[in-house]
Amino acid sequence: MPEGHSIRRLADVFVRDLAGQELRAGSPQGRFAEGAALVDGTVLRRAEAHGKQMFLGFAGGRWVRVHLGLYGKWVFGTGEPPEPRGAIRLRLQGPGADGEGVWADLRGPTACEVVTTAEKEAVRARLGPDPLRRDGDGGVFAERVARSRVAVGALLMDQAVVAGVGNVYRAEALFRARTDPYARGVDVGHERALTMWDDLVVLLHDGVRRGSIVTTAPADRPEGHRRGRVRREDAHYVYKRTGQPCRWCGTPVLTAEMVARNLYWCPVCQAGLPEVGTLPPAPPAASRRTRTAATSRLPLLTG
DNA sequence: TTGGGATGTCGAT
DNA sequence: TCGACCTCCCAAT
Repeated sequence: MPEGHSIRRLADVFVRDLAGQELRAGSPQGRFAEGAALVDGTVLRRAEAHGKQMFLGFAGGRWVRVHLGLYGKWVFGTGEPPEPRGAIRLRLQGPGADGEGVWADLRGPTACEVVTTAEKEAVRARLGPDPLRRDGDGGVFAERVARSRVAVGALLMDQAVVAGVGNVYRAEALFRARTDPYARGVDVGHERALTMWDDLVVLLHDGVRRGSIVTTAPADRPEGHRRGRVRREDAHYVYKRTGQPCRWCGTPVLTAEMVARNLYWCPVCQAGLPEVGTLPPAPPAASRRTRTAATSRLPLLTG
């Protein structure tokens, strides 16, 4: 799932397996032939992720900017790369750490282009803070939310407000914050937004670690499935759970379109805004039906 | 086996 | 506002 956590993992793979090597670059499909020629034969210096954008930094000051979009994909391998099958926009090949060869194939991206450092920074300047980056500033996020009359469910999808959040994290972060997706940013306010940011930092880092999005606390998963691998059907509170009972209150989960994407939420648990000050970014880990909002706490994502 | 939807932009109209 | 991207997964047949 290419939300921010996936892109960070991909950048990490490039750093680990291809950085420091002189790479061959080509476009078997042909659509990126000119761009590939610009970096062909140069050393990959770094790989950087900001939100859903990835930048591969080559010697000579050139960057390859890649945005996977909905179904773009990188495939990695060692040894000789296979005969190109289908549309491979970009193929990178290097000697690999042991000289056996390492390769990376890019398919179906929304964006793939060679840019200068200045152009790369211009792209980054248009993005909001990234909860996965050390330079990600939750204050900037909170400021942008608190100044806006747009619905918070739309703001979370706006990459100029927060970079790296997609449709899954949007739905799940709103649920964990017990926040009505239709509440205006100005009504959510700075303090609640900061708490939501802190939860996004936790969720996205957990996503990087796992390689998938899991937002439920173990106590909110069915008995017998609270330890070990998290099943797909237990991973989320509301995302793609239309009509199924809310894990807290049993009310059927609703869906509606917001910013041209399907939004999922519990109309009872997310009926308004949580009290400021007592706000946990998350549901109680257990016995929620007998607890009040003020005594709930951050769910642990382990297990 | 077929078909529709999706984790997301991006550019043309 | 709509199609492109042209992949993957799952449900329906």
